[in-house]
Amino acid sequence: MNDEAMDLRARNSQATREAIGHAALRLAIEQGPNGLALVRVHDIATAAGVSPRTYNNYFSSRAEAICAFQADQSRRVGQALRSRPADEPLGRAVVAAVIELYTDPEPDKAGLRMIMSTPELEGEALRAFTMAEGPLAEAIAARTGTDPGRDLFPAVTAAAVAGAIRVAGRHWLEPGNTESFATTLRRALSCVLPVAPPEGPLGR
Amino acid sequence: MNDEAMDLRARNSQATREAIGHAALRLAIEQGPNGLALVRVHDIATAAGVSPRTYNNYFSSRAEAICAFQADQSRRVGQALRSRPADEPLGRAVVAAVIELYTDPEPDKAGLRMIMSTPELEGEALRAFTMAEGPLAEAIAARTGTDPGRDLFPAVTAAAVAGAIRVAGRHWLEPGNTESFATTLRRALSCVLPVAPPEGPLGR
DNA sequence: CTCACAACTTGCGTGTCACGCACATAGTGC
DNA sequence: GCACTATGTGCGTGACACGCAAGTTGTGAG
Repeated sequence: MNDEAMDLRARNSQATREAIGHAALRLAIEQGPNGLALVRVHDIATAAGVSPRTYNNYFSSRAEAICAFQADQSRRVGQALRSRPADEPLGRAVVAAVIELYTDPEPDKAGLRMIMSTPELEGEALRAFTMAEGPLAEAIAARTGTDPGRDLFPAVTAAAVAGAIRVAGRHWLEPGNTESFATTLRRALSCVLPVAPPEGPLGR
Repeated sequence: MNDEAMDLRARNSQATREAIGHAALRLAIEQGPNGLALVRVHDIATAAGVSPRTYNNYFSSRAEAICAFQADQSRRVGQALRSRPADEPLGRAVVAAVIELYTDPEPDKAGLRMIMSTPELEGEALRAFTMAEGPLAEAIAARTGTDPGRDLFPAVTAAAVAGAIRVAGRHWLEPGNTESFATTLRRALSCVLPVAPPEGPLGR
């Protein structure tokens, strides 16, 4: 998982992937939600220091490149939950994992706003957030000892959590909102998780 | 809302829109999830009896056309909830509304499978399901008397419900599953809603 | 009933894009 | 050091989204 754990090839791949994604997002932000069509593939590739053809080896659409950071973030959610102590109640563990993952650095507001308020990016942004569901569901199933093939609880809960994160992001971006993202996230998650306030051993 | 309530123009528009969407979905199903690239715009337009340029006036991508039926379905969810008796508890009302809307005719398995198991359609399919959230959130807010601007509950619950519907669909499509969609839906929704079982005034 | 206006459809032209293919280059393991 | 494989790149090919400017059809006022 660490950069050190991969060979040179993998690290180079990862680096160019991130370079392209970063360049794509930066250019998109520069043009704003309405000028997305002006962000040409050629520009992204040039800004990332690769050929347009190479850009296309990593991403098959601009939207995918621009939303790559969010997708990567989502992929880490399962891992974050697994790293919580096993005796922690599910609700508490999920909240803690999500908060930690999504507020380690406070998210980049411009980037989030870009991918969440640009119609042409909506589908890809949803994909990015939804990528959290699979790993999350597995982690929840592992923690609760349920069979994901029969019981819908893990998958539904994962979807609900992903949805809550999304709603929290949207709300946090609204103008005139001064809350920290952590607070918004907590409020949103408390709507779908049987989580007790700080005190109380409420399992499930 | 009824066909009769619109003038000729609107009804023609609606008709061609549905014709294009229907043709797109049908052709996509014929080619299967792996042959989506073989479904050309020209074919869709021809099958729907319009020019390729007209197809493009209604939809700006094949994915959008193929998923149109699901998007239309999602737009009705808010209305379905509003038509439930006002004294019904929220959970019961949502479940009843969703069940009624999504099982009036049992959904077309081939269509659902197409849009839910084709990677290139994933983003658009998510968009289609997510379209339920806005109206649903408003209807929930109206029913619970909460202010959607401050309270996250309506939006989060709407997202959770939409997610549950999606998960239910995925599970229902799994091979070897003989459950009715209504049953699967009920099971999924019960994971995110404080709803009593179908029979008996049994709390939780 | 007629006529002017608005909405819709259509053909054409343009710029962009995704991707297959073939070749050059760099990393890897024996 | 040497094959071998993965990756970067240039080029060519279809396909597509969309602007524009007719042509066509529905709508409402006089």
